[in-house]
Amino acid sequence: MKLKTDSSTEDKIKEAAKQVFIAKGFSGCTSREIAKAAGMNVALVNYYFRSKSALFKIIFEAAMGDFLLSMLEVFNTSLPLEEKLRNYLDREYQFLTKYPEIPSFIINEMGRKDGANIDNTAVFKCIEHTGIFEECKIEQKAGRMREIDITSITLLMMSNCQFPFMGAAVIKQVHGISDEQYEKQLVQHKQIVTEMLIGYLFPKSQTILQTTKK
Amino acid sequence: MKLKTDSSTEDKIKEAAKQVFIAKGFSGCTSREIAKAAGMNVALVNYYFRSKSALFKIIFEAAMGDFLLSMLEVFNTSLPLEEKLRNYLDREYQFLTKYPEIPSFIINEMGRKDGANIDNTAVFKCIEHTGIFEECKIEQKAGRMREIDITSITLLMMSNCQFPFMGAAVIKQVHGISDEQYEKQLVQHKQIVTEMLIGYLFPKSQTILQTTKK
DNA sequence: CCCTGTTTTAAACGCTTGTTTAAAATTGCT
DNA sequence: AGCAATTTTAAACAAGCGTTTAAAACAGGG
Repeated sequence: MKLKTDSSTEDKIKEAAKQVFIAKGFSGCTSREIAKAAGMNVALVNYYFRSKSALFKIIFEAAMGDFLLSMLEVFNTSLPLEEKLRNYLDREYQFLTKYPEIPSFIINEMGRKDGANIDNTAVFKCIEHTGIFEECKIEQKAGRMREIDITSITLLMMSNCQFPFMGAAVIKQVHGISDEQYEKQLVQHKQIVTEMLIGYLFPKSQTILQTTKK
Repeated sequence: MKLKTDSSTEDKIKEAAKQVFIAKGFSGCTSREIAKAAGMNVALVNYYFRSKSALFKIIFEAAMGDFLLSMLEVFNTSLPLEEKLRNYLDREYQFLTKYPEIPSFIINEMGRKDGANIDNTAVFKCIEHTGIFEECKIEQKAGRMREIDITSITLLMMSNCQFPFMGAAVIKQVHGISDEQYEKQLVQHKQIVTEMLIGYLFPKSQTILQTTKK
């Protein structure tokens, strides 16, 4: 009896599934397509992973993990908040340059309306667990950060990181630019976003805080 | 012979198809599902629209049209640029509150990797045709607008409008808030986004322009 | 009231889907 | 080498897919 096989087969399937699922979504691809991408039989996919759904769950949760990892690493440092956010923006653009399809993948599959939804409440708990939200509130009370809702801070950060990658195809068509041009554009855009967000969230000097709080 | 029928059948199918396609995507639903949603036979769907793909094309292009309409209406006015952008943000949040799934729908289906892609170059040409991009360049040359790339301006506007709707499910889970709470959040967020973007793009007083231009 | 064209239906088409089966190939061990 | 467990294969399964067919139901004008 073999206890620990080469495992390259199982891994090859996982690797292929990751590529195919992320590129086309759960309902946009077939089991046979994944098998072919891994260079093997359909039955093997179900031999190692019980079903298409079971395999998908593994891939999806791994993607979520990857996505959260860099975020958590930044938030768990002991730098001042402004530096943390700067680092977050930097790391996020780095990550998304490498895996530009992951946000679309996560958002689409989370919003899938076919009853086969995966529960992620536990996954997101660990963001709150870093204490980043509390840190924001402290800085806000101290008058060093603009007093806007924490949810809006999250929205500002995520919008300006993720959309440029999710909506790449649209933007490229609107402005008629090539893939290479857009890649350069994103490098520039990261700087703009950082400058704008940090400037807005941490207004130096006499700027009025509490602008939108009632 | 009947020249102009009630037409309610054709319209009912289109209405049902719109709902189903936008909610689940092209590959996420079936012809029979659309037929059932419209309360009729599968064959009828293909009697009025030749195929699932043909029906999809109609729905997709209508969604694109709806999406662009409010944008064009704003851009074709003769208000000063800053007012135009304020109006754009307002109208866009209004539109997206009503049809929150359209951006995801457009972005996903545009990026679909199965060779059945719809060409939209013509559609996007009409944005450029409003002269909004030229107007930005004029304002930049006159020193009234921050000198950043036009593509980045588009990115900033679209990111902060569309992501809050596309990523709603994620944000709600991260902060554990309800649908109603999030709806209120979005009203507040629109104000924040407007203030931040206008403040950044049209820096009053002594602020240094040309910050990221080399 | 039948006749012509249109709209709707039920049933079938061939094909692909996810999944299972059972036999073949491979492996590790003694 | 021989045996038992594991891995891989080809083939089949029912179910569902998009699409087509042919007949039924319906409409209005003579």
